[in-house]
Amino acid sequence: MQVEAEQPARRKGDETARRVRAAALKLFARHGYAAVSVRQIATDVGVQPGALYNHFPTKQDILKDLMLAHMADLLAAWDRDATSRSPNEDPLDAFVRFHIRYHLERADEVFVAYMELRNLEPVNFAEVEAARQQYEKILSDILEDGVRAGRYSVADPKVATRAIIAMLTGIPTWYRPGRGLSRQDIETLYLTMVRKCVAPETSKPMGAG
Amino acid sequence: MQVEAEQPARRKGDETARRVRAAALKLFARHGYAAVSVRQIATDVGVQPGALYNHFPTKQDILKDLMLAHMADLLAAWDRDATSRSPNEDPLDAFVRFHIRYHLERADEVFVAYMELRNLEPVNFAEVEAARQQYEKILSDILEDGVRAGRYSVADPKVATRAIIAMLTGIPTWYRPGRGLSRQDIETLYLTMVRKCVAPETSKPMGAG
DNA sequence: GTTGAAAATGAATGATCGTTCATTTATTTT
DNA sequence: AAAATAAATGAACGATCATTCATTTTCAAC
Repeated sequence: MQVEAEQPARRKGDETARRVRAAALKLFARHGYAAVSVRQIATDVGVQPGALYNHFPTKQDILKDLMLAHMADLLAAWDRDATSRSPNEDPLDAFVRFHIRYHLERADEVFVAYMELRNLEPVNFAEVEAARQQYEKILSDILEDGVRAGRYSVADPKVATRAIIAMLTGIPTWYRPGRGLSRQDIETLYLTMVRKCVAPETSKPMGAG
Repeated sequence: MQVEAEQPARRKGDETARRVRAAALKLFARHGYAAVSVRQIATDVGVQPGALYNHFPTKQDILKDLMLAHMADLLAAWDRDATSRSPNEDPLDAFVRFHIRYHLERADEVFVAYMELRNLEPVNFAEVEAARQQYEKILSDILEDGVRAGRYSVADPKVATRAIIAMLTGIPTWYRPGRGLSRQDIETLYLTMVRKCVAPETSKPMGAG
C-alpha cells in the first residue's frame, strides 16, 4: 500500500503547514483535540502561536483538515487498491486485508478521525460522516453481492458491516508491531474470523440457548 | 439485568454528589472530559462551581470515580449474572448476551470509560486498565475452555477475545433502540456472528486468496 | 429550639485559553 | 538589486479555566 507521495513544497509556507498538520495529528492522537492548546502545537512546530494563523484560520480548521484529508485518502487508497488487484481475488478478503494494512499504517489518523468526531462543528461533521458512510458502503456492497451469489450468509449485511469494521478497527488499539504477532499473522487471524463469520451455514448449531 | 439499586441518601451531600456524577457523566459522554468545564457541571447540577469541591477534590477525581465505578459495576454485574444462570447455558452465549445488554443499558458509562482513558492520571489509568484486563480474561477463559473441549476453534484466543469485544462494544455507537431493530434482534444477529466466528471448522474454505 | 457540622455561596486567585495585530524578517517575483 | 508578498514575531486581547476561601445558609442531631 502506497501512502500519498507528498511532492516537495513550492513555497516555504507549505512546508510549515505540513509540519503544523503533523504536530497537531500527533498531539491530538495522544491527548485529544480539546486537551491540546494552539501553543503546544506551535511549540512542537518550533514557531510562535500567531504564526499558525498564517496557515489555518482557526484551531478547528486544523482538525477539519486532518479528518477530511484522512477520509479522502482512505477512499482514494481503496480505489487504487481496487484497480491494482487481481479480479480473481475474493473482494471480502481484499477489503479485510486493505483495511487492516491501512489502519495499522495510519494509526494516528484513524484514531483521531474516530475519537474527535464530536469536536467537529456540525457542517464539518456532516462531511466526514458522509465519507464514512461511503466507506461502509464498500463493505456492505461486497457482503450483499456475496449473499446474493450464495458465497456468504449474513442475516443483516448492514449490521454485519458495522460488526466487521468495528472488529478490524479495534486492532490498532492493542496491536504493537514488533512484539509478538506480525502484521501477516494479524491479517491471517482476522481474515479467518471474518470469513467464518459470514460463511454459509453448513455447520451444525452449537450449545443450548 | 438489574442495575445497582441506589439506596436513599442519608445526608444531603450524598444526593448532591450523585447529581454531580450524573451531570458529569452526561457531559463527558457528550463533549469529552477536556471540553467540559467544572462550571458546566455545576450549572447542570444547579449549584455554584465551588460547591462541587465539597464532594470531589478535583475534576480529575470525578472522572476517576466514574470510570472506576463503571468497571467495578461491570464486573459485579457479570458475577451476578453468572450466579443466576442455568449451568446448561453455553458460556459464550451468556457472555455475548450479557455484554450487549449491559453496554446498551449503560451507553454513557461505557463510552466515557473507553474515550477518556488518556485523560486519566497514570495511577488511575492503571487501576482501570487492570479491571479491563480482568473483564477480557472472562471471555478468553471461556474461549480457551471451549477450544480445549472442542466446542470452538480459534487460532488465537487472546486475539479472538479482542476481536469479539471490539465487535460487541461497537454496537452502542450506531444502534438507537426504538427505530429499526429491537435489542432482541441485535442480540440474535451478533450471537449468530460470534458463534460462527469461533465455530469448529467444518465448512469448506472459501475464495482464492 | 439550640448547636455544631455540612453544604452552598459569591467573589476572587493566577494560569491558560484561542485569537488578533502592528511590526519585523524572510522569501519569492520582477 | 528592488519591489512585492509571504511568513514569523512578540506582545497583547478578553474570556475562560480549575481551584480556593471567608462567609452565609441549610441541615441533622440532640
